[in-house]
Amino acid sequence: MTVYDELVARGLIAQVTDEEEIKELINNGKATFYIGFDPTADSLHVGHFMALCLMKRLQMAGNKPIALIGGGTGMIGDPSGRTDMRQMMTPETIQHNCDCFKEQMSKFIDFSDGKALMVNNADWLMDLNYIEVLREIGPHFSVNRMLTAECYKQRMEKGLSFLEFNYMIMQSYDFYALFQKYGCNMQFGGDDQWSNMLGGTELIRRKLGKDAYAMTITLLLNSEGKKMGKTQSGAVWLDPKKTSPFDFYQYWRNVADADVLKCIRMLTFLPLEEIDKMDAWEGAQLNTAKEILAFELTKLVHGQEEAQKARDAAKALFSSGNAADMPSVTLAEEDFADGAIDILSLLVKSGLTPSRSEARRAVEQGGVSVDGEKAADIKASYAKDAFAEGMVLKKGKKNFRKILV
RNA sequence: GGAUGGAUUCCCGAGUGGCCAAAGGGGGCAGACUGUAAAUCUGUUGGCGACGCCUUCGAAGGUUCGAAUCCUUCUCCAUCCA
Repeated sequence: MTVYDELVARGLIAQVTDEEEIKELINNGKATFYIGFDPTADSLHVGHFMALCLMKRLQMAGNKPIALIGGGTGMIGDPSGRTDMRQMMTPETIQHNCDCFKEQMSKFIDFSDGKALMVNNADWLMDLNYIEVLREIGPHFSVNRMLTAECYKQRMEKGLSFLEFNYMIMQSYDFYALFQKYGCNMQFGGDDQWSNMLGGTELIRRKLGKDAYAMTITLLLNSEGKKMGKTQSGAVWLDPKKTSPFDFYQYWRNVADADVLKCIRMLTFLPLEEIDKMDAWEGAQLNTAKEILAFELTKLVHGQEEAQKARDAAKALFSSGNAADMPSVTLAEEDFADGAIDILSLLVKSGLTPSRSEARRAVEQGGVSVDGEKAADIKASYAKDAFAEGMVLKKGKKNFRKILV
């Protein structure tokens, strides 16, 4: 099976500019392609992970990836898919984020011996001269055309600043620059990037009279049409310090039935035949598929060992309510008053509830248990030696914390 | 630059002098059911030393016994005209 066919079979491809040409290039390892990453945070998240996987797949097929970090475009902010203005970031923050990205990416992609490149578009964007750009690039963009792009349409209602309007031009310029510098002939990106990417291929055609190609990756949406990898408290990060391997595992363990197979197909490297077999699974059997999904992804991101730990901890927790390896919190001496601590403080200190009021509600509604015993009294208090063995505090069905002294 | 409309709690959105910690919906959290799923039903959803107290309706002042609500100035946003 060719790489291209595999990408199609996994449902990763959303739109392409020229299918035949792209097939020819990537199946034969002739593509030098780039994917851009905007440094909006100090860690990559699940959305980036898809792009990294794609890079890896194509690299294995002999193509050369360029990871472009948007140190320059980050100064502007991509309006695509947003309903409000991005918060402006300081150059220092952007630089810091770029550094973090670099480190994380090198875990996934092989950058040795020039097999892949990492570049920062700040290197060429920051030095651009306004008048020059206007004269060189300006004539090739039609404002009328730009305004019809889907990504701007939505923003026309809420308001779109000139600053953000320029994002497409910057991104197009990136492609143009990479094409000339590194012979980069293809760009990949999220499906929301489609119009920005077309801008690039057109600029190359108009300025240089050459062909370049673009392909978008299907956005990973759940069955409710929302982007996956987002939780109430924010994104699911790849950095273990921001999202622990256990939480990462649990996120995938808990996806909806309707989404499991899609995720396995798109995100894991399991052979397609194996995945096709799972397609027949239904009902409670899907639970096994979720375990596989969670394990495979945790393994890819955090390594075999962490994945096993997360799986064992989850299994133990949900069957016996105790596990050697679960998120834990160590109490300090000053957390105790007269050698004891009350249940509400305990919930707050452990991070299970953000305030005492919420802790109170959780207890009153019967949602809290201590070492498997339901905590019924909001005035309950625990002496220091109760924690000698470590106490298992549980809020709701899925939130566990081991409390140590 | 001019005219008009607007800014309310996590989000949408009611409220136009006391009965307002502020309707309703969404989302979140918890309970029941279950498969660590979905759907459904129930409770809950600013904070705290909790039948009370404190902070919150874009910002700052003012009127009043009392302001999300009235007045003044300011900031931001949208629409139309230039």
